[in-house]
Amino acid sequence: MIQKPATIQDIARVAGVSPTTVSRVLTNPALVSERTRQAVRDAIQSTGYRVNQAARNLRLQRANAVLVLVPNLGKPFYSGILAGISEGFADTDFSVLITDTETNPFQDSTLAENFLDGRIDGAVVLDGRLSASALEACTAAGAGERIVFLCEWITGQDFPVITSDNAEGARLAIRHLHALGHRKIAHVTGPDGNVLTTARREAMLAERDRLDLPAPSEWIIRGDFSVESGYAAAARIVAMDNRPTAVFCSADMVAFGLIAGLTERGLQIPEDISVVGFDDIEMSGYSVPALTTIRQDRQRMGLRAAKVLLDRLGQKDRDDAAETPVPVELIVRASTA
Amino acid sequence: MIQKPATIQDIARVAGVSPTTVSRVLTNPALVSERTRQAVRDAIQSTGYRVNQAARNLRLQRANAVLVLVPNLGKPFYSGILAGISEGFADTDFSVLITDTETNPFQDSTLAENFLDGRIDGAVVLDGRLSASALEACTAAGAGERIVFLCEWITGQDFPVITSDNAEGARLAIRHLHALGHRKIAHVTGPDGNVLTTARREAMLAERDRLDLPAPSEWIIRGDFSVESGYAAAARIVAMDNRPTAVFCSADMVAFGLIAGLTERGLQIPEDISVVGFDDIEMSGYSVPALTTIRQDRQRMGLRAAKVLLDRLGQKDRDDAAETPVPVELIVRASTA
DNA sequence: TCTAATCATGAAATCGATTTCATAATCGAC
DNA sequence: GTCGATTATGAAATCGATTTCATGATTAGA
Repeated sequence: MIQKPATIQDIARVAGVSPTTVSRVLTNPALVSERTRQAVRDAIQSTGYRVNQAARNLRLQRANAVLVLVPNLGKPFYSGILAGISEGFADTDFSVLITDTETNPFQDSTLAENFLDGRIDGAVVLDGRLSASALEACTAAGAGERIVFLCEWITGQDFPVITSDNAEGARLAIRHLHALGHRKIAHVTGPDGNVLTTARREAMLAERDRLDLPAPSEWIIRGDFSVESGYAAAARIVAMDNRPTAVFCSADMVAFGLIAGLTERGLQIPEDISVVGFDDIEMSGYSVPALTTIRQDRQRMGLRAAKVLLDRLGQKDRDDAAETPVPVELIVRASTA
Repeated sequence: MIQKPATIQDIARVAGVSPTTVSRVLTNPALVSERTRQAVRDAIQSTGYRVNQAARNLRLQRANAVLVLVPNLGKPFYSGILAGISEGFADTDFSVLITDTETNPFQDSTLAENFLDGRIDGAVVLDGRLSASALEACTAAGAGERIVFLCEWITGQDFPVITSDNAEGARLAIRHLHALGHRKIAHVTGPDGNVLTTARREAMLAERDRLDLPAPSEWIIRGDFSVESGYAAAARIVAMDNRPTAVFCSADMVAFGLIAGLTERGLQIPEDISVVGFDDIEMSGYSVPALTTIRQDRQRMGLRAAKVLLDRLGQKDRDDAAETPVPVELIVRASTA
């Protein structure tokens, strides 16, 4: 037989005090005398009492939950980030909700509605495609201060952003290839309009210029961070008259696709073409050949986003490091020579 | 200036009815006359009213949320599953919480506590390592009916389980290799004690026996579903006097590690050794060589788990297909010959 | 010893929805 | 035209916690 869980009134009765006092023991023990405090604690122990979150949340006018908006949960890139975010919220009593923004019923208004419904207190947004009006709706709902962006962001908005040093990553990649003797360097970009695409592409172009390297426009191949787009890029590259000797990819998945495509067409990596990725996902050390790439510390980024949001929610001390980009690192493996 | 969100009382006032009536329009419109219903709806429209979830949950004694317990969010294998689960809950008003069971503060008691705290109404468990006592605690909390297992399960417990046809997958792999002419087939297992490890290993052994193939014990190599364990297995295999000509891996990640290790040691895949994986994660079509593997329909499994749980939570009609294993499929690519 | 400040506690209001119970109005049947 | 059934609605209780305000008990200070 399942009995109803104990309430604060039950504890009060057992301990011989008022519900008020029990509540105080729970939230501000200093207000209660040593003796009663112990009596209440004993009662809680013996009944296995646990505070009802819905009741507390109603009274406190909060949700005790945060939402993470992920563009595509299916991408391995995000798993480390989610792990970091989870870790960041692990020792708070916040629940972490995760939603895929590509999933069918995700509307533009979903985020604001979650705030309005009192389902969430804050949000970590990993999707830079969120519309301005969706964000405005959040601000109107009084949630403007409780949103942080992670990885991607939206230009022109000043929400806190936790992101890697994308430009530096691109520069590291180009410099590495240059140091290996490469002069003909191509780039497979991310999707059009994406802020990461822009950051990486522009830094790559600037660095290539700085080194006085050739820059035919066909060497900038449009991709979309997917393995398929890398595979497609391989066909384009093989067909070029003036073929690059190295390719910097905007994501590891792109690099894998590219390598698969080039290999299928009889090219050797790195003998014929060197390939550099971006992200350093778990797989990258074990592809064939192992992938040279720019490591993003995804766990750390997730963790930091969590901290910044907690800070905004009034749970932590100000973390002023928020706006500094997270350093990236060049990982040299076998796909470049 | 941010104004307080409208409450049901506000709507009542605007529409000139009682809060009772407003509530009825929200939850059981048939009880209200056409005229008042419209008046209330207008009032809701004009104020932008949204029901406060905490209040509703408190009154209804539920949480409107489910928890997904993932062994390791960092593994790409899980992302498709999570996407499926999300999709399954997308058109309900349940929130989906996701927790990594490997994250530090995840205690054995966490699941039961979440039920007890009224944070969740149900759970999808992807981790077969959950202790019996943890599960007992859930049953004691009256939550026994609201837990479903996905992918992994716990032998001896009779919670609903959504899982692939692991045994069939193993048989398909062995038969495929046999049909290609292989007679010396090795296996890299999952972690000891894992139900999937057992299911796949036993079916593999049985099928190999059935085909009268040799079965030296060193051809069963202990792994743990990780890319590292596949890499380590490569060293063992290369060192064998009686080397197998084909390896069936318990997971794609293992296969990637194995291929990387074998390739590094100068072996050609599939010329020298054929490799079959298990899972068919996104990457598998684009590895070098592209991986022959057993596809698990991960999205579908997640979706089905969601449906079964919703059913148990009284939201859907009984889904009797629950207990049938989800079919698997052999995907032949370039890593076998 | 008396007053003022401090401490410990409880009664009752509150958060915002749902639901039970009661009542008034309308309908249908004979 | 009357009576029971049905329909439409509202007052008030309820879910379980927190908090304000008030009160009695101590303690400290003069």
